[in-house]
Amino acid sequence: MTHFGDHLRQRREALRKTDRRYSLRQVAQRVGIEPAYLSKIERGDLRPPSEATTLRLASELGEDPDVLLAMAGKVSSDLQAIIRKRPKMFADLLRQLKQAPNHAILSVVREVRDGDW
Amino acid sequence: MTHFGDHLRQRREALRKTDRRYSLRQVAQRVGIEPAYLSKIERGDLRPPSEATTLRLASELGEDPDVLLAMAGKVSSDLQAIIRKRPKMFADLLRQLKQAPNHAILSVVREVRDGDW
DNA sequence: TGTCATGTATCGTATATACTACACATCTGG
DNA sequence: CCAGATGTGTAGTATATACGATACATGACA
Repeated sequence: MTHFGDHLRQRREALRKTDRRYSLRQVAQRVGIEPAYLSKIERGDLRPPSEATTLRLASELGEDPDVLLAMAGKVSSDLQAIIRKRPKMFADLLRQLKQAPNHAILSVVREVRDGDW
Repeated sequence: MTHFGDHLRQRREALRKTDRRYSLRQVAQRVGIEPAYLSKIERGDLRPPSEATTLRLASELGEDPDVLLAMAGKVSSDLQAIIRKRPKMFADLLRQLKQAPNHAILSVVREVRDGDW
């Protein structure tokens, strides 16, 4: 499992090969953090940043927000809000689905999307 | 919507009517926190405690852990871990189910429980 | 070859979280 | 009526979170 920082750096340097605007400094500036801070995060010297900053990084680097948040050890606060509104319901559901294979979950998602409840 | 602290106090005093062991001080002691701390929490003077302490409170007062955590503005860390392992999957699922009525979610839960994937 | 950009090292800070310790007034049961 | 239990006010602390500011060495490129 590649670390959050490693992942960021790999992604950034990949983008950089075709676009010089993806230097650490320039990315940091667009994201609104200090270059030194981003440097330490990419090298795993500091822990992943806050949810807000992680989301701006995801946007900047074209990554899926939920996936990058997961790599940062977090769960999006809007997902948490959904769970908190019906805790028993969603706690049961998630624990049921914990072991389920991806295709089973996907079929549930589709079923719900198309379902006429 | 009744506040976390109000809820705790109501629950504790309800139990107390039939069992003198549910004084604030004794509950605090069994839970492993200072009485003054529990007092301020029950009155909403301080924010809800940590996940660990909230879980001990739930156990002590016979409450559902996930529900009490939700009242404390939190989501159980084991649920978060489940989501973090397959972020896209579960993020999609939860956002799909956000608006779904309870009975629809319940049927999904049952379906998964009985399902032969 | 000098200048500008790059990544990084060092140091420091503001804010939030999650409590403890102690003292005190009130109340209650025997 | 009084000793012990009860709830609470005040003050303080330890730790984590989430960064900023500055300076510096290296490297590219014009």
